Amino acid sequence: MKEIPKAYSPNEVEDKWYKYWEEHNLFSSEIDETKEPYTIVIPPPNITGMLTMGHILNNSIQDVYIRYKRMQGFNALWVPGTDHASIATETKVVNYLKEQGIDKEEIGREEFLKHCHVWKEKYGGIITKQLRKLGVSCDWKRERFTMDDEYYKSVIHTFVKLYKEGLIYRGNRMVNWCPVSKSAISDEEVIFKSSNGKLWYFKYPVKDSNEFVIVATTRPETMLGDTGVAVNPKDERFKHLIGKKIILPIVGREIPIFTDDYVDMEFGTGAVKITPAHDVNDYDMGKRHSLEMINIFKEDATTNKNVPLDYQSKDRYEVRKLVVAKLEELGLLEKTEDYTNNVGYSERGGVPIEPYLSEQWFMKMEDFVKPALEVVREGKVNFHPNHWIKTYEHWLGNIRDWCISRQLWWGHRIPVWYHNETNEIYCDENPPTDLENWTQDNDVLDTWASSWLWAQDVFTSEEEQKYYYPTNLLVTGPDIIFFWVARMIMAGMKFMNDIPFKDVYFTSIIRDEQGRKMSKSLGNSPDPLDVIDQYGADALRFTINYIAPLGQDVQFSTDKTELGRNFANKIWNAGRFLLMNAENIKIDNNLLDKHVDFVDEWIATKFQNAIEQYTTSLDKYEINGATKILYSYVWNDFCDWYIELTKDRLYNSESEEIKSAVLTRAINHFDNMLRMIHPFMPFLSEELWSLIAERKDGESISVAQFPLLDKSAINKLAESKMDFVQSIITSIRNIRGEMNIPPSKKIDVLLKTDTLEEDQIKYIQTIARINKLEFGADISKPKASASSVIKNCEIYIPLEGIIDLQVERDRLTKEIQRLEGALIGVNKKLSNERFVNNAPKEVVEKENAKKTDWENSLETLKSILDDLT
RNA sequence: GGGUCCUUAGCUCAGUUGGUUAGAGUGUCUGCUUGACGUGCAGGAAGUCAGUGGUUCGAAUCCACUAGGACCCACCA
Repeated sequence: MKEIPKAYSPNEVEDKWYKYWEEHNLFSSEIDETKEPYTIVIPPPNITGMLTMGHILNNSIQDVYIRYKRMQGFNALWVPGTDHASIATETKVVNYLKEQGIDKEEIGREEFLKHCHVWKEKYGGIITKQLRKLGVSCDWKRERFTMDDEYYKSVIHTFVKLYKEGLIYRGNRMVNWCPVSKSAISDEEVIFKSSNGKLWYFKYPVKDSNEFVIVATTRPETMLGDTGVAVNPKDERFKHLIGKKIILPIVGREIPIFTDDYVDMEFGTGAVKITPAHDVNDYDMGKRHSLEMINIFKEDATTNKNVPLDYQSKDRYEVRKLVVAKLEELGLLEKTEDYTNNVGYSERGGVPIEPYLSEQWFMKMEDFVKPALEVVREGKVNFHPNHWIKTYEHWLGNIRDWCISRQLWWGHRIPVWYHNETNEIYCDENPPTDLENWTQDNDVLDTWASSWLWAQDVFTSEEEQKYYYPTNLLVTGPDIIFFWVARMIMAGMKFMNDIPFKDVYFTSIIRDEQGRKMSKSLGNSPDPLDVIDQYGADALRFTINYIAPLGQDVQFSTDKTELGRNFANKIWNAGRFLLMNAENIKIDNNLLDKHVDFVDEWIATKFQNAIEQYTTSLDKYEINGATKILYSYVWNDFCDWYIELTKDRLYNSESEEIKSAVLTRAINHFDNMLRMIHPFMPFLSEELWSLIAERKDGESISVAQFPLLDKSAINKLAESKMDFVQSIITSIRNIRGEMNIPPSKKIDVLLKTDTLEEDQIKYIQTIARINKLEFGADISKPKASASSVIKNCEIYIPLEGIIDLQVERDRLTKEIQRLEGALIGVNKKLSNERFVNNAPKEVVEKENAKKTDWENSLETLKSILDDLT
């Protein structure tokens, strides 16, 4: 047999097994009516994307579930794919071309799209390749892209259907305009940032009067588009001016002074300049009062011909300076104040958005709201953690129509044609037959108006949709709850008449050690591939799940991965121990239930408990609970105790058959443990599983049966026998530690107890490294000894000549004090009549039992201490 | 302005229907070449469960308020 290295080295193991899994199609799924499907669709990453720590968390969670369910016998399917990410990709491609001196407008739509497709070919696969490194068990044969032919058709089909139902309409409305992308964006794509700006006070001259009306503004440049000044109808200060006109400075336009309830008398001067074409609230007021709407900007937010010549074709911030300077020159700048307000930025463009009046396509949201709310309220779709329901409800309750058109080229082009002469609108999946007389709408759809169909449209046939839909689990960050989660539910209810998924798991946000969000600009995000390279994919998967509780942000730093690395190494070495023994001891499955003792029964019991808790945790989406159960079973129960305790029988048994039985059983336990480990640590578990037995080609732990709960394996008696052994050993170790007796030195021990049996003694003797062990109810305390008292047992270690009496006295005193402190609490409770009368009987009994135990121990300890003094 | 979440050992966090002497990892201290593992083993020290008040026989856990922190929504020029 080949040499097994002392340390687990993940790198070659990972590559080997991922290849193996793919070659044997272990993750592919087809319709199989005899099996229940378990389906996850990947939240499609951008084709501009690189793997982030967020992806690691997100995808390892999904992989845990898909592997877990696959092993449980479900027909598990995880569909991977990517999103064309219209605006994000187009921005990148435009920039890339700009670097080469190519202008998007110059080369034209068709040529530009060619570049986009080249980009997609080049970068589209990067992230999915990186995901493989993490070990994700996706069915790669089903990989989808939101602009695949079939998907494209489906998106267009949906548009046409909704248009024909009257749910999609076109309108000239105020939208959030991104001057960088030169496109409208949705409300969700606007990020508000607090910014330190100024509040300028302008004096607007009243016509035919010497008076001025002072208005305050944060955006002086928009005054060039002012078409009114509004005051509150109750405001006495302005009563005499209502109905009069203002001569707008610089421009010279006459604009009315009018009243509107919207105006807050307390704020600023109580008079508001109104720019209906460049502010949402002004727009509403403009409509109410039939004000002129003067658009002063071009689509890149430079000024157009509607402003005086000197101010034309200039950037909005340049115009701001000019306007302020000019008004100051005219003596119309009253004052300037510092002012902090929130400015909406374009998520992709990174610049302040411009409220902009333009012709756009909208989707009516009203009809979508009710079913989407119902399924979540009724628990058909479950959110984890469920407090996100409130956020979801709030958004749905205040939803506005969705602007779905984008003035971009990369995306699903709106299937609408306008007649060149009559301007008639034609909307259909197929272009009009007399195409030469028509012109197609230039806009494409918002990315989310395609990805909201993801859960249904990744399945290309009706049979598949019928079988796999609805999917089971969606794992995603709460940041896209509106963009994607809510809209997928809407789409599901509308087009499939069913929910898109049953459970939604909202992941934590990964932060750095200082609690800051990980971001490219801060440079505080480690490259997950480096972490995988350094520690292994399993280590990273385990660690991130171990430290990421449901619904809480998590602070990550690379060195935390040592936790998972050490854990992987521990498992590796447990396997190594068994394999080394298997070189000398025969494995014989016929002996699986021969020569069983209480330790075997105990570990079987512990395993059942672990499996039960692990399963319950995963079923409740308490993933980090599952990792903790796994960790403590593997490390504390299996390695620290079980393996240690098998050594005696493995090395010292009188017959080879006993050795074989013990080792065979140990390997069997290990096999089961590996299955429990596998969803979290697929590579390591596969490697060890392949080593502990002969495996046929194509066999894999990833499709092996997940351990079933077997309550008959639970043995309470064995558990309590083991408990007793453990507490005696721990006590002896404790004494050794505090008395500084090195482990190499064997000691004599006396145990005063009447509940020990021969099979327990054997283990205590070897594990505690005991030379001579005496036990029984009639043991009497030796003269000079270190002592300890536990429930039903007094422990004496004779240390004549060696013992430091003062150390021993301190030890005993400390223990006595601890017990006395604990007893105070119990006595207080038990002497309280109301406790005895009101608390449940079991609780009172438990307290009584504690009291008796502690009092007995205390009494013994005190007499031992007295002997010493 | 409206809402959600958090505050437990030096650090990172468990503690899920109120009943343990409040746990783990890490760090720290002590000892250890124990026939898998020093990426390890054994042991020790370390906590006014943010504060105040309330409900209760009993509160880290439930309620109210206060303080500090994170986030979401809205957006008054």
